[in-house]
Amino acid sequence: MRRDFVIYDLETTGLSPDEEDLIQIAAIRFRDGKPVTGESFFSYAKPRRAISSFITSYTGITNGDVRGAPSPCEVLVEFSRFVGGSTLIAHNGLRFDSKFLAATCVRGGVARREVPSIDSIWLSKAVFGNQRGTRHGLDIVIERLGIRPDVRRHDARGDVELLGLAVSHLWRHLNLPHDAAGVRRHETHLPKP
DNA sequence: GCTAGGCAGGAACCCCTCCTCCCCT
Repeated sequence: MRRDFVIYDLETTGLSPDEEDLIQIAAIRFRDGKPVTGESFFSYAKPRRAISSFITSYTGITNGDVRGAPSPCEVLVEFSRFVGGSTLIAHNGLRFDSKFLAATCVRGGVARREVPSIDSIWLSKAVFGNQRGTRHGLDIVIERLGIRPDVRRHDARGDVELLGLAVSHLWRHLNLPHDAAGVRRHETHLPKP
C-alpha cells in the first residue's frame, strides 16, 4: 500500500469543469500523517477565456498573473510528475477537483492514468459524524479543529497549507496508519507523465 | 453573503427513480 500522499487544491475560472479552466494549482507532499517540508508544487495556468472580475475578487488571481503561464494541461503533466506514485487528497475532490483534472486531460487530448484519491470530506465525516445537517466545508472543519487560518484563503497555496493542517489533525483523531488503509478511495485522472 | 452547475447520497421502495443538500470556484 502506498504511504506517500499529495494534498492539492485548484483555483478555477468557475464551477463547471466543462466550461471553465483551472488557473492555479498548489500541492504539498504528505507522509506519516504530516506535510513534508520543502516538498511542494505550485503553478498558474492560462485559461481559454479571460478571468472574470468575480473570480479575481474571490481568489485574488488576475489576468496578469496567468499571462505567459502554461496551458492547464501542460501544468497537469508537470503535476503528474510531482505526484508520481502517491495517493491524492483534496477537499471535495470527488465532486470538484477530480472533475476538473479529468476534463482538462480530455481537452488536452493526452493519455491518462488513474490515481487513487481520498476526499478529505470523508475524513471529516469519520471524525465529526455524517448526520444530515452536519456540514463539512473547509472553513467549518478548520474551525471545529481549532485551526486559526493565517493564510490567504482562496489562493491555492494558502488553501493547501490549511488543508494540510486539517488533514494532519483528522489523521491524528482517526489514528490512521501511515498508508491510511481502510479509508475510502476514488480514482482521479492525470496525464501520463 | 449573493450568484453560477452538477452530483452524491438519502428517501422511499424494493432496485430504480426522484429529490434535496452540500461543496467546490
